[in-house]
Amino acid sequence: MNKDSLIQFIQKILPMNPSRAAQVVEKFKPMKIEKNSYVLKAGTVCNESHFIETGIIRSYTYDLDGNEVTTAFYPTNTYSSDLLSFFKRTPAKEYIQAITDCETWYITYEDMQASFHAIPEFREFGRLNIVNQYSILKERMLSNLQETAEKRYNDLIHSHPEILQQVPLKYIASYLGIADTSLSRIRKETVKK
Amino acid sequence: MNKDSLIQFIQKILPMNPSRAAQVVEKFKPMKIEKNSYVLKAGTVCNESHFIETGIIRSYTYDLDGNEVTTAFYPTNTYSSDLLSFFKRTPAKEYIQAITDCETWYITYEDMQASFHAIPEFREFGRLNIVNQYSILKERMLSNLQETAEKRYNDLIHSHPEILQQVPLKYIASYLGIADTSLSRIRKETVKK
DNA sequence: ACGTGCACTTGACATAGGACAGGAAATGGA
DNA sequence: TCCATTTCCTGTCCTATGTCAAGTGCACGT
Repeated sequence: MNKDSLIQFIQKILPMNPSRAAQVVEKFKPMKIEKNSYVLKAGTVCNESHFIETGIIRSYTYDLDGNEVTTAFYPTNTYSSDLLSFFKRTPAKEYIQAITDCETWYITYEDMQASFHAIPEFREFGRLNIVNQYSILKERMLSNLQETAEKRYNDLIHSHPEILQQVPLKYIASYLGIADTSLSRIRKETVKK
Repeated sequence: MNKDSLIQFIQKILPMNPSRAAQVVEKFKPMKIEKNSYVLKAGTVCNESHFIETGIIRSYTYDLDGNEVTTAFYPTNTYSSDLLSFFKRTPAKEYIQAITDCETWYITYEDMQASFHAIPEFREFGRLNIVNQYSILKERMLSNLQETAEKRYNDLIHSHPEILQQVPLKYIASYLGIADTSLSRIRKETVKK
């Protein structure tokens, strides 16, 4: 396991010369995470930020009635952490859990701050990365308003077919904001068409 | 009208020495915005980022059924723009509209990029500002899941009483994700208590 | 290969919340 | 000042979704 895909991910967000990139990824360390185990638990402060080399991770929390609600999926080659808790140093309100066995590259808050300080390119990467995360969140908020659950389901499995393969439908349903029975009915309708 | 409150806002997010702060705010220009007029219309690219000196601004879009949905309120002393459109240079999906007469300090995308390049402190301010915006969005998403409309209504008017004074209830209702008739019923219940 | 437990589907039923419409009160323009 | 418009409240009705429960099929461990 080497850092190539992490370097590619960073280069895609902010192109830089290879030696700089090597410097940026220097503090990232490998981690193996077993299926169903936790990267972060609600109530604790998120202290690591993970780039997912293989596997799928999700974050979830509980709604008013105590139902589990999946707030995000993090497939392979994405960046996963509770940014709110990580940067604000406040207790997380979400759980982050591996859906499959995962391998990640992670960096601690302290190392990230040090690297922010030492490497201007890392700072700029950090800024662009947050803009991206903000965009994803905002797009999701808007699509929740502006698209039907059916369209959002189709968009999701189109853009990330691996999620459909590896994630229980109940997680997908709660991510879409509907009951698993409703998703079941949507799938039934979709097959008809 | 001087830039004191803008400088205070910036100093609060990232303290810096006064001459630096002066440099940071240099490119901000004043604008007066009439009640009900638009700062940004959906379909166009957001090219200005506003700090609100006086007045209240809101952003809104339309849901599936064509209903107006208020996506955010920007009271006095906050920072308002469609960050998604502004940074990604994509057409906005939202309208940004003055609820009252407003005075703002704004900076264009080009000037901001130039200042990002020239002033390291501005870059860092930009990064912290996005973290804040991300946090606000995420907190809002979570409170939509985890709190009743009644609690969210009370939280809103507690933290920003001026909104209740100056904003039509129907905007507040759509911001809370409920019909204006439902908000009316909530208010009725609240009075009883 | 047997049993236990998930994952998923489906039907019957209940209900929270929205749509709609009517009316009172407040606001604003001429 | 008066009329038009908008805001807000409230009653009735209705429907989209969720809840619950039952049943099938599959995967996994022993």
